[in-house]
Amino acid sequence: MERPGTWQAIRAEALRRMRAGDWPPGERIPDEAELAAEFGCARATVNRALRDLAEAGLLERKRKGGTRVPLTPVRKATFEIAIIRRDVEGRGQRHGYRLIEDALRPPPEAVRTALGWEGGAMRHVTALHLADDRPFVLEDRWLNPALVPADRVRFETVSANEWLVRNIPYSSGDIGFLARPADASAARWLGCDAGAALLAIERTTRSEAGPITFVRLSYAPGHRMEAML
Amino acid sequence: MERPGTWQAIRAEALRRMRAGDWPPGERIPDEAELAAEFGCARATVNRALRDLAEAGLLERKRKGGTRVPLTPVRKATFEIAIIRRDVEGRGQRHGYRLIEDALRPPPEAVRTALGWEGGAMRHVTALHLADDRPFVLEDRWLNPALVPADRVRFETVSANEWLVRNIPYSSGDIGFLARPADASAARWLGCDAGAALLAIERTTRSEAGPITFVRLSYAPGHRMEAML
DNA sequence: TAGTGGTCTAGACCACGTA
DNA sequence: ACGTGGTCTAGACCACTAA
Repeated sequence: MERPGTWQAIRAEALRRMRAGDWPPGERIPDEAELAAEFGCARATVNRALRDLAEAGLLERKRKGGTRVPLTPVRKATFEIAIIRRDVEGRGQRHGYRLIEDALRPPPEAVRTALGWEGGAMRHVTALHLADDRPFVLEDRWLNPALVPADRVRFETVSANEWLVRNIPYSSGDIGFLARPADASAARWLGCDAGAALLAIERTTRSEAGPITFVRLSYAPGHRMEAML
Repeated sequence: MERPGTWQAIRAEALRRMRAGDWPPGERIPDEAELAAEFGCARATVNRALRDLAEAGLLERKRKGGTRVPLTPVRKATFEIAIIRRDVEGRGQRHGYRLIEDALRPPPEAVRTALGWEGGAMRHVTALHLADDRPFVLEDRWLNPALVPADRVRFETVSANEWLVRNIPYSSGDIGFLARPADASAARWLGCDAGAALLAIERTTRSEAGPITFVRLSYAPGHRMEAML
C-alpha cells in the first residue's frame, strides 16, 4: 500500500469510492479544494491523483464544470512497441533474421496514399524474423530512398526495423492493427497455409523531411499481443 | 505553439533536441536543475515535461542515474476501449444489436484457466452487434452467474458489453489482440466465409468478489483498429 | 461572470541507486 | 555517501466554460 498523503494513495481512495458506489457514475465529485481539505494535503497533490485517473479515462474533468465519474468510461489499453529483436529476446527466445528482398519498386496505391508519396519507385525491403529458428514475423516495408539510400544503408544483418529505430527515432506516424489472410508469400515464409489468419500491424512514419516508411508486420499464426489496461 | 515557459514548451524543445541530434541516443541529458536554470523556470516544470516524455518511452529516468535518451526507445501505442455501441456511433453509423444465445453451460478449459474459474457452469452469452444493419462484431462472453444472475439481468435489448460497463465498472483485467479464422458460427453471423481472418480481442475481467467475465470480440473481416502513438 | 481545473513557483524533504 | 529524480507544500495567477 502507498503511504497516506501521497497522490497514489488519493488515487487509490478515489478508485475505491467509485467501485464502492460512493461516487456513482454520472455524479460530480467534490472539487480539488474540498478533497485537499478532507485528505489534509495540498491541492496540487489531489490534482495529480485526479489527473492521472482522467488520463486513464476513469474521470472526466472540465474547468468550471468540475470532475465527474463518466457513465460509460473509455478505458485506454496501451501496447509497448519495441523493436522486434528485443521483443523476441524478451520472450526468452533467440532472435534470427533473414533478408528476403531489397529492391527499388513502384509502391502499390495503398502505400502511396498512406504515406502521401508523390515520387516514383521506393525501396522495398522484405525480411523474416525468427524466434528460436521458427518464423516469428514477416516485415514488409517501403522506404523513402532519399532518406534511406540503398548504397549507404544495408539490411543484410541489421533489420530495417532496428536501423530505423536507432537512426531516425522519435518521429511521428500512425499505427493500426488488423487481421489478414496469408498470401502465397506470407504462407511460404511463415510456414503456414495460404489463407491462414495473421495478426498484422501497419505503421506509417513521417518526419519533417517527408515520408519515411510504411511497414506491415505479419505475425505467425497464433500470435497474441498483450496490452496493459 | 505553446507559450514559452510551459511544460509543453519544454517537452517540445526536448523532443526537438532529440530529433536534431543535440541529445543523441544513449547520452545523458542535463539534470532538472540545470535545465530549469537554462529555461528560466522552476524545476517542477522541467520535471513535468521530462516525466511526460519518459511515460511515452522517449526518455529513461533513474534517480542518481540521471535522464538518458534510450538507444532503442520502447514506444507506447494506446487504444481507446469504448463500449461497442459508442464505437459504432462514433463512426457515424447506426448501432444494431441481436442476442443469439443466453444459457448456462460448462465453460471450455481455456476460459476456466483465463478466469481462474473453480465452479461449474457459467452463463454463456452470444450476441451480434451491427453497424448500419451490417455485421460489425460478434460478442462471445462467459459470465460469473453469481455476479450477473440470469433471472435479474437480461440482455435482450442492452448488450452485456454495455451493462457491464455501466454496472460493474472500474474493474481490473487483461486484454489481448489476436487473429483467428472464422469458425462455422462466426462465419454464419458475420456473413463471411469459414476460415476468414478475423481480428479478435480477448478480455478477462475480475473484481475483489471474484472473476466477472471472459469475452472474445470477433470483428468482421477487414476491421482495423487505429491506435494513437 | 464566477467557479473550477490547469499550471507555475520557490522551497523542502525523501527515496532510490550509482559510485 | 551522495547526486538525481520523485513528490509534497502553500500560494498565486490563468484559462476555460457553465450558469
